[in-house]
Amino acid sequence: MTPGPRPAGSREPGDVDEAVFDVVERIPPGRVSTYGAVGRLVGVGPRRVARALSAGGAAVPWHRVLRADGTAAEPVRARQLELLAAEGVPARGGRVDLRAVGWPDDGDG
DNA sequence: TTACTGACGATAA
DNA sequence: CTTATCGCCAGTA
Repeated sequence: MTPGPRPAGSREPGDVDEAVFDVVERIPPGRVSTYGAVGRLVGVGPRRVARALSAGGAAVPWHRVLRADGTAAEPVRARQLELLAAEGVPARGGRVDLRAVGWPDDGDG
């Protein structure tokens, strides 16, 4: 598949975006995740997840990805809270309770 | 090459 | 609660 030699275990930039989109599509409706959580599942940093969504997030439920404290990113804050409310995710003061609808479950109890 | 920026995260004060 | 700093990764000038 790959036309040229490259270090084993590494991925091409495009593949990283695909991996991010794949995880985001796995987030069930009515639930939310975080850039950090998605990044850990994919194996990249949270900033790389944000970069991927900013580039091609339109094809995935990007609105289910919030910041670590349950708040939405500035450039999409209003739009994101609107979409979340439409699928039954409550927000309080522009903040979502990750302990209630966070995904994957932390197993906290 | 260095410097700046960004849909982030954690910690300190 | 807010503000500031550092670490992180990638893109752009």
